[in-house]
This record gives sequence, C-alpha cells and structure tokens, in this order.
Amino acid sequence: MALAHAIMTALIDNDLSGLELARDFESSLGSFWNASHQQIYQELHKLADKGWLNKREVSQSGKPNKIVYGMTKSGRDALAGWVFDTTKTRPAKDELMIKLYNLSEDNASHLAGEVADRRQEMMRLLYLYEKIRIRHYDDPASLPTRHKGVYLALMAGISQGEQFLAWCDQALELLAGVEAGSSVKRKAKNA
Amino acid sequence: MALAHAIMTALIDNDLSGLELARDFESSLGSFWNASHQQIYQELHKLADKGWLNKREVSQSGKPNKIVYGMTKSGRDALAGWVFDTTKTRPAKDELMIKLYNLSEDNASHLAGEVADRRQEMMRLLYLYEKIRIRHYDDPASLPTRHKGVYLALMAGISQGEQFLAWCDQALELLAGVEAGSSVKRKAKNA
DNA sequence: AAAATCATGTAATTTGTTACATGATTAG
DNA sequence: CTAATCATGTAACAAATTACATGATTTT
Repeated sequence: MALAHAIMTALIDNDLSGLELARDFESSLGSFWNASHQQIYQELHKLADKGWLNKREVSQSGKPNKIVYGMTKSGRDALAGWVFDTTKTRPAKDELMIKLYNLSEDNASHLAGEVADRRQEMMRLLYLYEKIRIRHYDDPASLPTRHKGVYLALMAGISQGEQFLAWCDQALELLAGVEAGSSVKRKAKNA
Repeated sequence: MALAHAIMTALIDNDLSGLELARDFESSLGSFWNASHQQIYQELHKLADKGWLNKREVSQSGKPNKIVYGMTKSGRDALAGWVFDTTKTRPAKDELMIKLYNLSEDNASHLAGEVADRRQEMMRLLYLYEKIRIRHYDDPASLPTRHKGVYLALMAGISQGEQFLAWCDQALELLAGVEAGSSVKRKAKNA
C-alpha cells in the first residue's frame, strides 16, 4: 500500500493532478518511489473512493481540463497512522549488478558503457539535488520539523549518489583494464 | 525476465536446488536481486521447459530428496546474450524515505527506531561482506575476469552500506533533536 | 490538415507476495 | 508421538509494466 501513501505525501502541501503527480515522481519524491501515470490514475480513483482524497476539475487556458486531487482530513489521519506501521524492507533490485557477475572480455566494454550511462544520469540527478539543497535546506537546524525529514531524505539521495559516482569510477577503471587485457590477448593470438 | 537470469547467474559454477537458491539469494546475490522460494520454483520450471536448465533428483542421507538444477549450453548462451541487452533502471523504492517526508514531533522517536533497526541490519550485512572480501577478493588485480565483476558488485554493496551507516548516524542525531525539542515544548505547555 | 503536447484512462500481461498444502526425515 | 527442519509445490491476490485508446488544444 506504499504507493497510496507516497501519493498522499506528495499532496501534503500542494493539490496536484494525476499527470502532475507522475511528473513530480520523476524528480523529488520519485527517487524513493516511482510510478507510471497509469498506476497513479488507478490509485487516485481508489483513494478518492476511500474518502482519503477529494477531487475537483480545473479549467486551464490553452490546455484541456485537469482533475486535481487534495487531501481530506481522514486522508491526513490515515497517512499519519501509516508512519507508525513497521516498514517491510524491500531489497533493492539492480540488474546491472547481476550482469557484472557475468563479466567477460567479450562484454566488458558493453558493461563499461552501461556504467558510464548510469554515472551520467546520477550526475544529472545530483546536480538537481544540490540545487534544491542549497536553495531550501542550507541551514537544516532552522527548518520546521517536517522539513527536517525531507532534508534527511534529500541527504540520503545526495550521499548515496556521491558514493555511486565514486563506485562508477572504480568500476570503469577496472573494466578498462579488462578490455585492455583482452586486446593484448587477441594480439598475442594473432601474432 | 531478470529473475530468470539472476537464477542462472547463481548456477554458473554450482548446481543448486530451489531451496538452496532461495537461501543463496538471502546472502550474496540477494543483495541485488531477491526472490521467495515460491517464485523461484515457478521460474525453475519455466527455465527447465525452455531447455536453459536441466534437472536431476539427488538423494540425500537424512533429508528428503532434492531436485538440483544446472545450466545447459543454450542456457549459458542465453545468459551471455542477455548481458548485452540494455538495462532498464528500476528506481529503488524505500518506504522509510517516504515516511521521513512525514516527520513530526509525534513520530520522530518511532522513525528513529526504524532507522536504528536498519542501521543494525546493515552492520550485520557489512560484516558478512567484509569477511567475503578479505577471504576471496583481497587482491582484485589478480582475479580471473569474471570474478573481477563479482568483486565490483561486492564493492558496490560495501561502499553503499558504509555510506548508509553514515547517513543513519546523521539521521539519528537530527531525529534526537526533534524528540528533545518536542519534550521542551510539552514542558512549556504544561508549565 | 498534420503533428505535438497535455490529459485521462482501459486492458492484458507479467511479476511479486501472501496464504496455504503436502510429504520426508530427524531430533527430542 | 510430536515438533522441527528440509523440500517442493499451488492458489489467490496485489502490484507493476506494457500496450493501446481517446479527446482537447496548440503549433506548424
């Protein structure tokens, strides 16, 4: 039921439409919980049925109407209660690591490419995070309580990301060695 | 289809039964891909049907028979090919971070408890990883190519874990401050 | 008129979880 | 004989992904 609560968390201070939620999930909250617009729309219907969200249609100039959702009192209560539920840890799943278990001279350069792509994507994210941190969370001690929690999540993203960059560099170095080694072997074979 | 390939990866050098695979997933490979025994058994049937795995029944002394699976030539080919498929990044999902977005004076001590639990669990894992690293991967440069990949995955787990420990400490400190602050407020209210 | 973007949705399928079931063997 | 462990499974359900569909509005 975590998607429901992730959506409600995104709606704590702003009312949003389904598509806006989907976009939000791609940036801030989405580092910790991600969902497609299809999934979000369905969940929004369920939450509205339960009475945890209310909806209203909003006309826009130059764009089709959108349906904007907001938290109800019972929704806020449900969210506050959920925080006390014991969290089941879902172990992260990462295909790339499984692929690394299959490293060979043949696939080393392909895997290096995948690592490089991930590194670049993480750089992009970190740049975003840092901008947010400097803009809104420069002095964590002075933040209101709830924002201190958001700050902690942000810091988790930043430090995890920085660690990942360092790992990528280590991986790329080692993988370059494997590629070089394989070309040496090829030369030796052809000689 | 990543579960299928995770299973095959676990079978690269040892033949294993369903339950043995499930246990293996809890330790080494399982840090990057996890599955219950129910899921594993079903996947094993599919993989055997496809001809990617072969099975044989093994009698054990003092235990019921087990069905042991091993890679076939076509399984190894399929696995080798899969490595070249472009990896779709599944963003990690972590409920705890969503909960932190909902930090309040009421739930700060509960969340601190959850962070402390996670910290301890990570310590346990890191202890395991370090033992493996020192025992088998002390000199990465001298490892055979495939094991260099395993080493990289292991290092990803270790450095990610160490980063997480540091974050936990930061989080616990901040959360302690929130709890202390709330008791001060209570005192002021009651005075 | 066609292509692009915004916005909301349905349906089919795959993947993952939870609950339940069964039998073999050993230890107490 | 009972409880515990090992081992394999089935069924029901929930979560997530992929593919497809529709309509409004704006840009070209």
